[in-house]
Amino acid sequence: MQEGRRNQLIDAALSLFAEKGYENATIKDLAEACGVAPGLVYHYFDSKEDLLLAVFEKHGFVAELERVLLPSFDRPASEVLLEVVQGYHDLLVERESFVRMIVREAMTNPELEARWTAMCNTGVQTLARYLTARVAAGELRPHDTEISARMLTHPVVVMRLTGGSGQLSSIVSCLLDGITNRRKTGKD
Amino acid sequence: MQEGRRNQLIDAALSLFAEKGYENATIKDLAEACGVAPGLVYHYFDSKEDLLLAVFEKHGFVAELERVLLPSFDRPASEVLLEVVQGYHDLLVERESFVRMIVREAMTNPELEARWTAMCNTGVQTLARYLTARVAAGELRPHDTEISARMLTHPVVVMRLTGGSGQLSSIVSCLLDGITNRRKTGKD
Amino acid sequence: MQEGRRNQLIDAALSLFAEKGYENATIKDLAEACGVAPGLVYHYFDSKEDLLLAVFEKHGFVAELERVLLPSFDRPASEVLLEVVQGYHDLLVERESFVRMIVREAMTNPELEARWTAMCNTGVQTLARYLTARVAAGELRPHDTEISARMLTHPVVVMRLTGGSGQLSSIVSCLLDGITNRRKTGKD
Amino acid sequence: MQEGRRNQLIDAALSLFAEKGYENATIKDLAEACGVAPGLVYHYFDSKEDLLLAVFEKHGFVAELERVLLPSFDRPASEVLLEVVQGYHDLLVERESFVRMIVREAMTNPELEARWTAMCNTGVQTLARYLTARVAAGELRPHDTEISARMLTHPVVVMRLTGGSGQLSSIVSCLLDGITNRRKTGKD
DNA sequence: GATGAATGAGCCTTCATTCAT
DNA sequence: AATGAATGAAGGCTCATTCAT
Repeated sequence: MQEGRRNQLIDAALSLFAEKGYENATIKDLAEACGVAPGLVYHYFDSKEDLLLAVFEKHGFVAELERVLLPSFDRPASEVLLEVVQGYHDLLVERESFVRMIVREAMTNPELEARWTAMCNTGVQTLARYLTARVAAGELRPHDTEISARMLTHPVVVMRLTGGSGQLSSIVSCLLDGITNRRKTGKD
Repeated sequence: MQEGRRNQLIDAALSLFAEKGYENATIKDLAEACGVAPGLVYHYFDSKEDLLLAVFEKHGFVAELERVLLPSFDRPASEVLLEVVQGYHDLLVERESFVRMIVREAMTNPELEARWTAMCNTGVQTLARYLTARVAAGELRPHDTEISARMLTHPVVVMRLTGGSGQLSSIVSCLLDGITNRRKTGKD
Repeated sequence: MQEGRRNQLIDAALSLFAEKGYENATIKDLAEACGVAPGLVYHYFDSKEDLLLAVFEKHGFVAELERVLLPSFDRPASEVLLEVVQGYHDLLVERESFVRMIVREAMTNPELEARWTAMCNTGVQTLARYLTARVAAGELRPHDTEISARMLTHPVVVMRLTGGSGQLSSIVSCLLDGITNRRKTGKD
Repeated sequence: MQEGRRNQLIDAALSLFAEKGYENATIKDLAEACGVAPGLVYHYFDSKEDLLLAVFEKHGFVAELERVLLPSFDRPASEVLLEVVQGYHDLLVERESFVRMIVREAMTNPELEARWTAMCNTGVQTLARYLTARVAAGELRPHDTEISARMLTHPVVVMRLTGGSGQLSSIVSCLLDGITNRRKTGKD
């Protein structure tokens, strides 16, 4: 089994699946993209579905996600959160094909739905753990840290997926400081 | 043209598309679900793609979205935001099939991607307009209101789509008050 | 469901399967033989295997076999056996395609093997029952009637299948009278 | 050219062909069964069909058949026929795989049909020659000896192939003595 | 001798779509 | 409006075969 060829097929498959969707991408497409005969694909994978799973094996990034979302507990949120959100954002950009693919296929493929759900929740809980540590440290007030983790990360994904734009630093400052006006004004 | 039959087909199509995905749902599936012959579908729609568009025509909910996300400008955010988030959440629940379908198909169908992007951004901007009004009213501090609108809405969608759970009220309170601890503690 | 078209497909399938063997006969072959598009076959049958079963449903001939092999018990074997063997022979000729097909496929398809085994044994036992009656009637001597039934029928099948030739009447007379020389000769 | 490897391939091919049928057995199956790479098969055989022929070359048993079916002319049939039938039966049991394979493939492969026809007829004629000798010797009455040869052998094959059972000795006694009742009874 | 990656034709099957009734 | 037989273009997959190593 030549790993090189196998990897080439997996990577090309990811591109195709992300671009056209799993069922619209044909084995022939894939073969052409790799400059090989269609039959060869079945030398490396049992089936198209098996290939899809192989794509996940190779391009899944739960580990990276956890690394990015888990700063050391003793660094202050005010300093670290922007790094985290930025890192999360960069990871999504780097893995955009994969993300678009999994978001799509998870909607109808139960196995993939489970994976993508797990990935999302793992990310949230990892970050929440850090935030909880900062609550304990007295930097942050006691609150639902899973929710604040979601408020930091979910807007980033949706923005990537819908072409929306916004400053990541604003996310952090809104969350840290809130949006309520605490200064006295003449109006109210 | 029997409107009833047409509507029946569209609704059944939505269910099917949401459950199995557009490509995996067949015209025969649809016909069976409606108890009619496959050929009949083509009396009401030019093609399968045309049917997909008809589903959007009937089940798109930009209007509802705007209604839910636009409270009257003179009501305070502290009072209104939970209603808004809850209303948004309920709308997503009610339209879950549609949402799952569009999220999926938008990943690969440019026309649908445009619609879903527009829908998301419309929602965000609608809510942002209200928030901006509250900044002007002095209730909220000056900030990037589009971002805060995203922080209110995006976590809700992602939670629905990934089976995550969390209190909606926590979203509102985190955003309004921030998560920074402002009380003096022994530690800091 | 147009029975006519269905029957046409089944009959053509029988010819093809008998001539080329089940796996060498293609759906395209079949469609061409019937002057229709390949896809149409699947309007009438779930799969190629389903079609094979339908061929059995329509062309199996256990009933005819039993009719041919069961004369009335009171007619003497000396009179009736030639009719039986001839009738059996004629039935095989008439159903040659089916027989060749089942003989072939039974070798590897367990379900078909069961059917063909049952068919063969049913035939043997039916004829044996008649012979037993003739033993009881005193016309035939007590003996293993299942074996004599086999000696009457099996040579006929094998001859058909291997292009061998021989007088059917000889089979009957050999069996009835034996081949031992009972006259005195000078030699022995 | 390693004869050992070649023989191993042929024997494994016979098993596979008998079990699954020629078309359903793949070269890969064969290679796996022998623990070698698929390509190696083509060092020993030009093609799959060539391999099939090689199986015949090695496993055909016309010689054995003739040996079994040709007793010395001066031994009496009454003594020898049971040996012959039993020997024929044992040969079929020993070569069951081959028999099942050839029966199957002969139905559709003209070349194999010729071989199997020839084999059957050779057997019949060999035995018939002996029987004719016994007629000349006065032990047996003049009759169609080819038919009696068939009546001795064909039931045995069919029984093997259809899971039927019966005493071989009954075959011999039915044929030698006939089944007609020659004793006086009250009835007749 | 031996490997196994690579080929490519062809198979079964699916499915959007058409159309005569 | 409604049917469902019929089409035909792919699509996933298999497999005998080749060939560079």
